[in-house]
Amino acid sequence: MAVPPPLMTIGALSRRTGCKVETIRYYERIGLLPAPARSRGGHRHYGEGALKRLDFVLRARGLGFPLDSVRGLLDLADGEGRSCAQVERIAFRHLKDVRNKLADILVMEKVLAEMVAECRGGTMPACPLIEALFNED
Amino acid sequence: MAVPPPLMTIGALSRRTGCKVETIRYYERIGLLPAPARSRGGHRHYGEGALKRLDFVLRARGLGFPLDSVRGLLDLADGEGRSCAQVERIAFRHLKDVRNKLADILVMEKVLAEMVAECRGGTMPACPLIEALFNED
DNA sequence: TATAAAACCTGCAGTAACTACAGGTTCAAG
DNA sequence: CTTGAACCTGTAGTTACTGCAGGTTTTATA
Repeated sequence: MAVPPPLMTIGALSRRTGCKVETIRYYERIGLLPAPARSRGGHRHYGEGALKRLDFVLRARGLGFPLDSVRGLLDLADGEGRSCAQVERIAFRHLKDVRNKLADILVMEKVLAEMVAECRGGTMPACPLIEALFNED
Repeated sequence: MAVPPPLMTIGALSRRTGCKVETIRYYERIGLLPAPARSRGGHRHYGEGALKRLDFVLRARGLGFPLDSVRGLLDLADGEGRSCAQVERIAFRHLKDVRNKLADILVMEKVLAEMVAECRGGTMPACPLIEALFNED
């Protein structure tokens, strides 16, 4: 007979994943994580499966997937049909968003760096950074 | 005698700045923009000064400054003391944030691009992207 | 001048993805 | 058996808007 799998409290799961307790409860509330077993007193108890699922969520979030996409990914992962094409659609969509944001941020970085550099040498009467923000183009 | 400066409705200001009417009202509510003059009936009327100030806010936002920093920048711009050093502090702080975000997004882009590429060639039984999210490291 | 449509008004609810209480219960150790 | 840490639920706050309902004002046309 197999030894029953060890159960974790929410605090233990939190420590093992690096995900805050409140966030775990939040993910449960919005349906990303299934409701776990409870102790007689009502405390949550998790098995290793829950840890795997939460890790999945955290990795996807780490890649910037919005929660809605994470939900979609999880559904596809759960589903029997191997829908690699659908997974790719979600991921590619997100990749495009990431690339757009990347382009925006690159511009910001360049402009800001220039402004700060100009500010540093400042012997002007007025702050060149403020002026730049005030003057049209 | 000078011709009285032309006044704009909130709609006109919106069209001239590209900022939504609701957002203008929101900026007023949170104290970024001063309360403008009103018509007898209560409609807002703006002068050219309001347009300059809103443009400033929009440029700063376009560079990713959070509203709180925009507020700080505006205060410094309004103040008599030329506090270029304080402006630089705010801007440099933000520049560091931008660079951090940039680094994060670069990583995301790389990893996502690899995953999607692997997915595309997929003749595997299971989706490699899903597997990557499931498997530790 | 009358009317109708467009623009405006206030106040509040909703968005994403958490985070942080408050006020109460349960668990584990000594 | 007591204490303190960890847990519970429910609600409100965060950022920066956006959108709506329900009502008023302005403006253009007839």
